Amino acid sequence: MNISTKGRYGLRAMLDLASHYQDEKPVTLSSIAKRQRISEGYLEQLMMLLKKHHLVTSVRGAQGGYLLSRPPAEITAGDVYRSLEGPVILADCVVISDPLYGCNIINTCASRSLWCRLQSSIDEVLNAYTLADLLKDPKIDQ
Amino acid sequence: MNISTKGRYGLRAMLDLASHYQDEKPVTLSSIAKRQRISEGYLEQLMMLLKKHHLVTSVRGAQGGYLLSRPPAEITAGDVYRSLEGPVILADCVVISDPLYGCNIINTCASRSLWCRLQSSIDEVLNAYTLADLLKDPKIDQ
DNA sequence: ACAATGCCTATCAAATTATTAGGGATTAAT
DNA sequence: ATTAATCCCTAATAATTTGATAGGCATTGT
Repeated sequence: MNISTKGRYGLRAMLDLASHYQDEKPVTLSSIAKRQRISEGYLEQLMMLLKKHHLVTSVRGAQGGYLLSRPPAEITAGDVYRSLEGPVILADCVVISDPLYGCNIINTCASRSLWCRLQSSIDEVLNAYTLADLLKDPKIDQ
Repeated sequence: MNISTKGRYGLRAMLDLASHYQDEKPVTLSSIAKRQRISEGYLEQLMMLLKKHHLVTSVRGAQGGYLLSRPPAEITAGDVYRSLEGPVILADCVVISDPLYGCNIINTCASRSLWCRLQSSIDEVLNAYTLADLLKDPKIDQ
């Protein structure tokens, strides 16, 4: 279980945008990529996803770039995560309601209940923090 | 973020063993694989890992098989998970204490604090449930 | 006009995950 | 003692996912 670079890079990019939010000027892909040390081409694909999910807007042409589509306090880590990595699904059986799948296997339901609880807990944390929260959070060690 | 088959199959196998715990007879790999519909060869590798981490013991030779090494109430989902998938590490920067890594990148610390919190929350849930808990848990829908 | 930008798709490379294969070693039952 | 059932171990391979690169198009401020 780990967060792939999509989610990690994406959150960093969004925090970068959030930290420029008061400028009200578009931030270029290349400047984000440079600051965050992320491959520009790859980041571009992530930005497209974020745009598709209406978390950022873009301005084309010279002097263009990206902007958060809402204030940092109105975008949660969960919004970002799910835009890039899709919904948190720890095991297929959690979302497939057909009881013939999984639950007819002895004991599978017992594991399923764990994955369900874990999934809820993860969603709770992801939804609890906004970009604004994270930027002003006291940094924590370890 | 998803649980790979190692963790999922492994937990099922452990719950299978837990449900035979009172028999006090070794349970064969092939019977677990059959009940849980898991490739026998693959499950074997998982059992080796579980054994290495002292969650199961094995009896070789005919009539042999596997047994939980402790009562189901003394083995947590986290024990099983970590034996198979290693520690939960959502992002390298969470465990690398060198502040030159990651935190010198603007905003990275802000994301790090999220991954830290999320990781703690996951560990808490995984450590909160024992095999016995899961077996007697009321099944939950969706 | 042109340079700076975002938009989009396809492809490739690398890493990880899942599976299969095959030969050993041990032991209960006969 | 032989045999069948079982765990032990390693290597090889297949499949999938992830990360990155490439290249051309569209838009727009200067």
